[in-house]
Amino acid sequence: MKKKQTAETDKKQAILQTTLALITENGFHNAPMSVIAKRAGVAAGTIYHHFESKEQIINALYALEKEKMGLALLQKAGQDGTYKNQFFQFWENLFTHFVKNPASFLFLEQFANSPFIGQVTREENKHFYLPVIEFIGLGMKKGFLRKMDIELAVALIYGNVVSAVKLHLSGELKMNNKRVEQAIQATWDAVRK
Amino acid sequence: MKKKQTAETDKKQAILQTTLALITENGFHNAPMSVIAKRAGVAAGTIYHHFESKEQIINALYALEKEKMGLALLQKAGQDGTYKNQFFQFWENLFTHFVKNPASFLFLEQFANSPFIGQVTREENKHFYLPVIEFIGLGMKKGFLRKMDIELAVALIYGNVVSAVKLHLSGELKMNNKRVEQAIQATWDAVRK
Amino acid sequence: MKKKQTAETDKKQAILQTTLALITENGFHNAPMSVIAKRAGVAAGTIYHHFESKEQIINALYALEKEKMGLALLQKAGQDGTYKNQFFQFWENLFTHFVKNPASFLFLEQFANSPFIGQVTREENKHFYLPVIEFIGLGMKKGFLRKMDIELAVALIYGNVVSAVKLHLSGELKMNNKRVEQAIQATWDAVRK
Amino acid sequence: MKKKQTAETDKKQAILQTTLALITENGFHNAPMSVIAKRAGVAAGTIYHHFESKEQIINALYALEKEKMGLALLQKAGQDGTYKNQFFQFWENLFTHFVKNPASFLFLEQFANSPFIGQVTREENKHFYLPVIEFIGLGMKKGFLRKMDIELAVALIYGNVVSAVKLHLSGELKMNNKRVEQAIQATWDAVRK
DNA sequence: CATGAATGAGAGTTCATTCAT
DNA sequence: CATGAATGAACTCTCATTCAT
Repeated sequence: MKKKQTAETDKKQAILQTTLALITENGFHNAPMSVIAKRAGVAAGTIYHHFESKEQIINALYALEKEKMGLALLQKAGQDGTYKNQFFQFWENLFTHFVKNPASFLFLEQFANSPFIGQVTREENKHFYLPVIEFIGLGMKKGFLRKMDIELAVALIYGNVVSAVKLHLSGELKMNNKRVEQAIQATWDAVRK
Repeated sequence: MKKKQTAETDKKQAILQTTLALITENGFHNAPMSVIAKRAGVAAGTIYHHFESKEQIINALYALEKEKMGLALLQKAGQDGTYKNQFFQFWENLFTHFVKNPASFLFLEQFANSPFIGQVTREENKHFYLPVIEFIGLGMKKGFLRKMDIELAVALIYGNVVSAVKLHLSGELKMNNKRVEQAIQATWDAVRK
Repeated sequence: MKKKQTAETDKKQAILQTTLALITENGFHNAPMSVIAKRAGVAAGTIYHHFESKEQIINALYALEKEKMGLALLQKAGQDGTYKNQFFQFWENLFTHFVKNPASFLFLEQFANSPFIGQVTREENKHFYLPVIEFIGLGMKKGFLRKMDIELAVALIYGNVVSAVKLHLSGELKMNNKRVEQAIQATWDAVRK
Repeated sequence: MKKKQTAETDKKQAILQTTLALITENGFHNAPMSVIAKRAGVAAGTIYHHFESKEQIINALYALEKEKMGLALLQKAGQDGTYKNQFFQFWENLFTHFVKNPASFLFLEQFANSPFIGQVTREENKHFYLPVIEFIGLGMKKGFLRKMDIELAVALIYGNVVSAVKLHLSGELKMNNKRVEQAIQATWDAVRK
């Protein structure tokens, strides 16, 4: 009973995590179902009990990683602290999450830049962005941030985090505390009043 | 013969541009050689007289588009004008180039985020970044820009351009003159002293 | 227990009828066990408590439908009536049975024309044909029918019924009473003295 | 040039004939592409240069065999000879064609009784039946045949030929000249005035 | 007896690459 | 250099069957 349910969950998770790892290592192609099956420790056919198709695995993975990212982002984000401090906290939350989960980051970037992504997935973006959009909107209303389209502000901020993560993960420039501080400060100066 | 050479160049260009278009439309996969051949108006085997493999086409395409981008970036960048004006000019050059050549932009982003890219291509990056790196370094030495690792500054600036282009091309937020101005100003405030 | 046995019979019947329906709709392929199970309202494994294999289901179905056909054929076939009238009655019995049970007809035709059928099933044919063969043999002996090999006579007669049913079920020519009458008469004229 | 064209035709023909043989031997399933390729002496991929899909091979085969059948049927069918003689000739033409080409016969029967066949293929039937329909219609107008729907007459006649061929090919009753004569006579009596 | 998740061989199809012309 | 038919390994996905529960 319990065991069975756990086993089922385990296999589904194994398939998802194996797919994530393979795509991160080799790209969307070079992640054939046969290899996913082998590395996940299941038979090829078993995958199709949990997912309808390869595309569905990838979409499920996208939703999962987006959710994880959303949760990580909002950590330690109580009402306490100044607006600026909260801004710094959010930035660092996201950065830390990606640095600690490089596969997740690389997958999301690959997905975002592939012509897979359509209107459908954009909706999920909206769902995730909601608290952030609110936070940015609030900052503008209260006069902490300069007035511009929220989409633009979000894109610039998120883009800076992404840039910093890429720099770090690619090995081009390891982001120590000082550099992270500089990057956050730069982002803040870019949008603050 | 001049004619023959031109024909050869034409075919090579046709193959490259067709590949660019197909990858942009359908992603790295769904750009099979057979379709490239058909759309480029050449036989399948002919491609292999001009390129050793499919990977080589993509690499050649990457070099080509990086070069075009470099040339566009440095346009109208004489010594005249203040440092800030030149900064603004560079930013806009890059933005305009990408908006006018969306296929080029989408290809470069896809390429950059695929695990294809290795050490080899990083070298070419350096070659392209050289004038920019000099310009940024100069800004720091002269006190226009705050001191930080040049790689970080470049990543933040380039990242902002990319964010703005994506916003525009995806249709999420069309970048009119005012918004472009806001974006450049934000980037400038992020790195200026 | 009576109840249990009924339940068992129900499941067996459900499996058989579902298989019949699926094969008729989609052909021998596109009638996968998983779909049979789902539509019959049983688990995949349950089927294997009632049948050894998929082939066995089909063979059981063949025997079942042949039996039903045999029973329908001999209806209202008392000794009363002239030989010719009985002949007409048999023809119409068969025709009506097939028109009322199109799935049965289509299945039998598909089965008969597939290389599945071997010597084994031919034996069952003999068992079913027996009363008919007797009737035809009697007709020849009594001088109602012309002398020819009984197998040939049976084949021609049965073939005519099949032709009429196909015409009707395919929609090419709906068989009203007049047309049925013409078809029977034609068959009769083909074999009568 | 000539050689190339011949080779192309040869491969296409080899694929068609191998498919015909395999389907006849094993049924529509159990004729996998891999086996077709092997037995036809070509690579798996080569098949797809000549046909878009497996279904297309089967459709092409159907059209081909229908055409052959049509040609065989009309042989030796000059205006000379009485109507009855021509009728006998046509019957025998068809019978002989099928007996000499059992694979063709078995394939056509399998195809006709599979749910593959749709409206599309019915059109081709019409195209083939045209001369026959004319001939039957003429016989009715001239008073040689009894009046009934032409579709019915054609179905009964064709059905009788099919019955005789099946009897012969299945081994149930080898059709010698005498039996063929009896079968034709029976068909004639079924529809003649 | 019933279940249904798991199996894995094999299905149809694709595609980068080759080579005789 | 150009051609495009041919290749065959590799791909995604299916399905009859099994077995632990």
